[in-house]
Amino acid sequence: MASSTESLETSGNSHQPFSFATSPFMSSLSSDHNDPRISSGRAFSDRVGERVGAGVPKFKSLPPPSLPISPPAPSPSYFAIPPGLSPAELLDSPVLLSSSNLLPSPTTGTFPIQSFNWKANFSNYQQSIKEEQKSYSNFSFQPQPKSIHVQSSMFQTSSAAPSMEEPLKGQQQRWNYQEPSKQSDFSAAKSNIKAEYITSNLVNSAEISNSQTSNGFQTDFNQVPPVHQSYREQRRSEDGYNWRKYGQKQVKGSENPRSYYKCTFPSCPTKKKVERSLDGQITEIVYKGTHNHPKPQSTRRNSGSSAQPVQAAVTSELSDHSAGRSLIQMESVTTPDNSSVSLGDDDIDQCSQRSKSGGDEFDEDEPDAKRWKRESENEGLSAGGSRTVREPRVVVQTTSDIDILDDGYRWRKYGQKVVKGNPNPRSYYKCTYVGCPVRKHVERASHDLRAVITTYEGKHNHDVPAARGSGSQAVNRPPPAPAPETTVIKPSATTNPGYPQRLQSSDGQTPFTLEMLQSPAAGYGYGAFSDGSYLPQAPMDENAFGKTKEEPRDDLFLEQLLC
DNA sequence: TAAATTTGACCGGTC
DNA sequence: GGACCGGTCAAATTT
Repeated sequence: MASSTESLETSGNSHQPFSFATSPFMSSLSSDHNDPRISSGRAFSDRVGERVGAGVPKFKSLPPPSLPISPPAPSPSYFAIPPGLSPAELLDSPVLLSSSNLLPSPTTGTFPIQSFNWKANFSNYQQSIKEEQKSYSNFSFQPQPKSIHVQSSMFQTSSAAPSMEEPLKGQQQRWNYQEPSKQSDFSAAKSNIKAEYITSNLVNSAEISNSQTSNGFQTDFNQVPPVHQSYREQRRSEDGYNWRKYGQKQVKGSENPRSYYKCTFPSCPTKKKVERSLDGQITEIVYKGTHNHPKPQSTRRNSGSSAQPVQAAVTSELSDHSAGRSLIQMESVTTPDNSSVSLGDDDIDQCSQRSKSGGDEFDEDEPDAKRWKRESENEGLSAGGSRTVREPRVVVQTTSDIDILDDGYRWRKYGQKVVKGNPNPRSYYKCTYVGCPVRKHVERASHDLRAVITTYEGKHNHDVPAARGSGSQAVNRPPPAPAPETTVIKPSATTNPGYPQRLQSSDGQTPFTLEMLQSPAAGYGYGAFSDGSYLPQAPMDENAFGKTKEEPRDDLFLEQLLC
């Protein structure tokens, strides 16, 4: 559900430690699948998949070559690049997956090109399997002599197989911030990736043991029973966390079923949805929310690999459609040994905003599939506790006669629905300005028909339209500003949704908020917001305060720190 | 028998 | 206003 009200319920997220330690190294690079700036539209994770595929047993190298992530995932994958490195440089870097830079597997010595010819190299494959098994069994081929300390997360493998996430994260950490010994670290990372990748592949292969029959290959592969067992265990927690499946659905436009998982850790809000192709391969993973706990210890991964960091990181770039810019939500969960770093969206945003000249245009026709990202953006904000809050604001305003559309902007109604818990219909409106992403829905409170609950989503990217009728309504409205996504409606229409002012209803009464309604003990805490609006997730959040009125300065502050 | 998974129903958002 | 869609719930089923 993308309703803003739901996003208000996510305040239970933990506040992860915040540090600027790594942020100066970050600039973001969106690799939306439509973004030509990223390797011609191919996700980094895909490229990793190809690269890593070098050491993967050939049985996994069934076409398409970009395994294990079958077709390019519709959802974007993201990563950030350190300053001083251009995307092009990164793409040519050893850690990326240019075929020209393919390295032999540390365990098999095979090159990825072989993976595209598994049939011809099947005997080699069998040999490789054995060696890979040996390597995996004790996890001893860790080239890096030093332990890995997590500094940050740098990219998301939204389309990557889960088992790739961890090693990839480790990898990205390294080439994120580390200085000199990049090359060796890359190699080390590659080894880790490989190990995990193999595991992943075997898991998938095991899972599809009955479905993959082409080329008579499956029969041979199934003759590796020890592998099956160990990987079946991994299946439970491919990314180190424990998940409970709570739903599965066939989504339109895809023949692949989508599974919905929740993190089983108590009160952890994290969810993920996984799409698998018919042959069992994961085609897409989308994470939502942030783990509020360390990654569970896993005995499986500990064997013979003390240096293996039990760390998980998910970086998801979230389209801040309202601002036409990208955000990066970062999550880093480590074992208690490691430092835990969580950077909020804005931490990156400030830099990424500049790095992305022109910014990403908001997709007006945001598919539902992206809603999770949008929602997780909101959740991430509150969870991090270290960033300004962008949640849509809900304002409950009491008035006897409010023209709910008269806020100076022009709206087109596109829907109406009676939602549960409120017999009054909820109107859905879009701003009619071309390209403007702002939406709002309005409903009257069930408890008091005079109370109008308006929820804005997005931020106007244009000035207030010329006044209608009397031509006086646009007067005194400031131009659009990089202000909160949501704002409030005033009867007097003097509030600019893009630049909230202190709200005052027509009768001079300061509007009350949901919180006020629901928790009188909370007091009229709207003082936290200069505009009197209600920011449900963190009503007293200092960042929220800054966002409403001091945002420009707040952003500047972050910008100075981060860039 | 408890835990995990499956699956149909329900709900909110959008067209 | 109704249909459609994706996400979630929760009872039933399986492990």
